[in-house]
Amino acid sequence: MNDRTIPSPPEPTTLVEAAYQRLRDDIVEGILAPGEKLRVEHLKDRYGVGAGTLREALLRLVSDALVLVQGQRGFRVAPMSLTDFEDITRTRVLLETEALRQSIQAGGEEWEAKLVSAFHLLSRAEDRLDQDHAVVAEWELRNRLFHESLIQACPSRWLLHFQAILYRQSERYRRLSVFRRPIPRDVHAEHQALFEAALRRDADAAAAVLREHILRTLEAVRHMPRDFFTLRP
Amino acid sequence: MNDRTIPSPPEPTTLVEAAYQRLRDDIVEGILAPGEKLRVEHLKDRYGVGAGTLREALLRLVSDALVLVQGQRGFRVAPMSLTDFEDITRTRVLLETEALRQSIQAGGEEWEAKLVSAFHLLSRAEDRLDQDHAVVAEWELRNRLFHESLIQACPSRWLLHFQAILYRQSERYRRLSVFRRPIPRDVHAEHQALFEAALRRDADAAAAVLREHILRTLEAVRHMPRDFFTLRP
DNA sequence: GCGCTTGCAAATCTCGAAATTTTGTGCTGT
DNA sequence: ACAGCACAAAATTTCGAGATTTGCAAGCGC
Repeated sequence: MNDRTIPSPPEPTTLVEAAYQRLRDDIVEGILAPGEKLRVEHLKDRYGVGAGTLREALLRLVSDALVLVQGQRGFRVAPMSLTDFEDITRTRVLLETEALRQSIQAGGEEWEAKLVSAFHLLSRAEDRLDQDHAVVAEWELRNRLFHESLIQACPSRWLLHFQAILYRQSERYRRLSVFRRPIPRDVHAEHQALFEAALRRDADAAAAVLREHILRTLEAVRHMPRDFFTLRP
Repeated sequence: MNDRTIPSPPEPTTLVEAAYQRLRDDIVEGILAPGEKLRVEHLKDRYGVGAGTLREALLRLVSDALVLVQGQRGFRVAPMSLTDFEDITRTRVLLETEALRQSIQAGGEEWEAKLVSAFHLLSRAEDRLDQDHAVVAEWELRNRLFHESLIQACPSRWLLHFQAILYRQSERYRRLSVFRRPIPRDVHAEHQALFEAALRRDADAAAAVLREHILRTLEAVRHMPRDFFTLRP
């Protein structure tokens, strides 16, 4: 949990941390499928660590609610469902609009500068989205950094902590919907409206745009087929 | 993380779970002081488990934000401060009033019955608070169950999950202020007003009472001496 | 006196063996 | 066909030894 800074992805100092990061990516990307049993005895070879080390990495993923643990029955990838995504989305709206309001209120020129920069990088990645599907990871990273920079100046570490958890949760759903375009959507225009409202310090407008933006992803996911959440990518 | 049910404290099925519960209690009660280094090599004897098992228990406490972990430097009890308690409180107000609104909207007669029961038990414990300081643990448990029953029917598992984390966090502060009475306060009357507003399904009133109730604890803690957060009980 | 280096004790991290629990399969009885 | 039981295989949990890292004190040089 960060104090008030945006985490650059730190180089892992321990094998646990390295395995944790790899596991997290594999879960978010769906390589480890929702609901899948995580057999320590098998996975330790895949991630190149001992059983105890892998257990520790999995326990750290429990913090992120990406993994469920049950005594004597081991670990399992947290399931995905439309119902859960609705909950994630609504809770995220509640938290993130509040964090955004606080950030707009507290943020100075340094916050603006980082926001401008993050928006610029995101725009560049969005230019490329139509041309090359291989850049989804880059877009996702810049999308995250953009949203993080919006709320970066929020003084509440708890809001930021919970938002980060929910953001990661929603990433699993977003990764699977961003290309399929189930509903007409100009994601870039949404980001731009959000950016401009924030930059002109209009907290009400920014919160409203953010709310619509987040809900629109929910709407997109609602149009995905029912087995969407259980298939591997 | 619970799905939608209130956890009865489950009997531990593993040594990790047992150590986790004991460690959590010791942290919340201040026996393990805020900021204190948690030396695995020492504590494993105290809790009667091996080093690896204790590490796992500590990692589970990281989920609760009661313990901080840093690679190669081990574990530390999360610090307490007035600033953090303010953040906890404000975030809790945001989340818990929303959870209460949803609970009031969704709750049926079963929810009412449990609420009535929880309020009754809490009232009994509050009768005893003036007579016997040894019952703070009982009061704290019933206080928690009362607050949990208020929001029990909220359909959002994420709101409930985050509220539970924040509730546990605030317990550390509340345990240290409930007897000292730094400000005049009738806690029982506050609980009663909350109970009655909820029971008559007045979501706006209930949310307002809850907000004031939570903020009043913050006000109490504000009046504690500055070294309040670092001394053992 | 201060900063840097070195060495050692203490602590942390990791691994894999052993103990324990769960799961799956086959057999028997109703 | 279904339920219960026994047993073996698979998986989980735990422990402690060994490898690695960190923290601290002492010594040295400026």
